Amino acid sequence: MAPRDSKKQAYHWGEQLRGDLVEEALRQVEPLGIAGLSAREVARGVGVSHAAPAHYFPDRLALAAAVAAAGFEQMYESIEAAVRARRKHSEKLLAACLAYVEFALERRGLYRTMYAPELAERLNNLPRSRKGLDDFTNLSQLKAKGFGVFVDIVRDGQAEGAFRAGKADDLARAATAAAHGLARQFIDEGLGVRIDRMAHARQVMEIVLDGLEAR
Amino acid sequence: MAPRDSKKQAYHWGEQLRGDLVEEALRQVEPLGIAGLSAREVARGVGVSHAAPAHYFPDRLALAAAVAAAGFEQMYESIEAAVRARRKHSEKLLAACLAYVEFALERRGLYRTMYAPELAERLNNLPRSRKGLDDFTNLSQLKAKGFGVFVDIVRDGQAEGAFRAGKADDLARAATAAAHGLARQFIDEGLGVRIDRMAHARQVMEIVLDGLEAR
DNA sequence: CCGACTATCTTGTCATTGTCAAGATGGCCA
DNA sequence: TGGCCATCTTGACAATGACAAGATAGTCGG
Repeated sequence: MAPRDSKKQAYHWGEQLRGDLVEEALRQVEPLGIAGLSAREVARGVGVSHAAPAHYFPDRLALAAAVAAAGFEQMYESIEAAVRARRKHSEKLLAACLAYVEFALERRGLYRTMYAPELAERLNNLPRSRKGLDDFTNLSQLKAKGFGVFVDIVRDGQAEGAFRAGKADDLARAATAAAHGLARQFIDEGLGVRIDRMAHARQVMEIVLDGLEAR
Repeated sequence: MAPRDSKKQAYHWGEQLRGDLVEEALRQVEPLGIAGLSAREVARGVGVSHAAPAHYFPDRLALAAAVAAAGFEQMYESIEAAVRARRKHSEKLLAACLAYVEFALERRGLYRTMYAPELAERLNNLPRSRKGLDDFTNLSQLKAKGFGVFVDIVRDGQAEGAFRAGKADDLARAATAAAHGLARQFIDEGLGVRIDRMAHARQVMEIVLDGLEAR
């Protein structure tokens, strides 16, 4: 890859290296996800020594967590943008779900990293106050924030009678579960390589969201 | 682990080793999935040399594929049993989805292996007629067979007016996508570690399946 | 009954990786 | 000016997947 800077200053770039590492890692997770991520390879891509990443990420998993966090932010923005473009509540919800699926399709490696089992298992079993823990807690917050978008749409819609009664969390969960499952079936099973996947996603999501409508 | 046999015969067990390797691998994939699977460790667990698995599985991925296939068979049987225990079509579908989720919760490592990105990527890019390819084609068939259960329920239900009109594939896809997504949210995000997850799953799935009912 | 063949498993090796420990470098502050 | 320290490098180690070559035992043809 391109050397880090034309001036070839070897080190002492400060915190910028951290960002560069994440940026390079964002490339390497495509398409396989965390399994395709090698700390050494990332270092090589950025042009630093193999142990340089250790200063910012105690673990390979910590680097993956930072990548995942960046992914959640990007996905969040995509969804937010899609939602803002609609007026009716049901359309907002559908748009959010489809944006979710579309993101997964376009960046399946990143998407896989965001939901990597390794990260989940570590989150369940966090070492107390180990350095670099921020990346993981950050991750949890971003996930919650993302789900919050769906809950808000549902709550607003319920207030105006657009959606059926019931705990907003459950309705939102139904929507995100379907979107998540659909996305994963697309990318983790060969589902629909031939057909237009987004069209298929729309049909299926409409069926699911039908169950959320008021009647 | 327990030595392979009390007689300690070192090798020449024939095809039985293959089964033993898969059996041992089924243990090792818990809880992490394919990432926790080491061919060498499996060989060690069975009591053979580190290169012995190579005779049955050209790849580490081929071993994982065999594990995944075994997983799909187990899950298929769980679902089938749950479906047989119900009479109404809508109850059959709900039971199938819940059995799906429950399987994922109880064997999350195996479940993760079944849908591992590495397997998906290889399936998309199969080397032509390489030895050990059977494990992968087998996998595809098992997946299709599993989805077929859902499609059949939907089709039968539609025939008797229990479900709404529409392509049976799409309705079944909506159900499985929700179940799949719910399962993954449970195991890949800390979702619901405290609450009773199966109860939550039932509530959410009822919302989704409501959208499939005839009205 | 003997010798060769073959499937089956073993031993040895190599490149790669994650992680740790120790050393070098250059800016910053007393 | 001189020392301190964050930052990066070099070096090392164990583990892994993959490959090559060798050993072992059952079998089969003569």
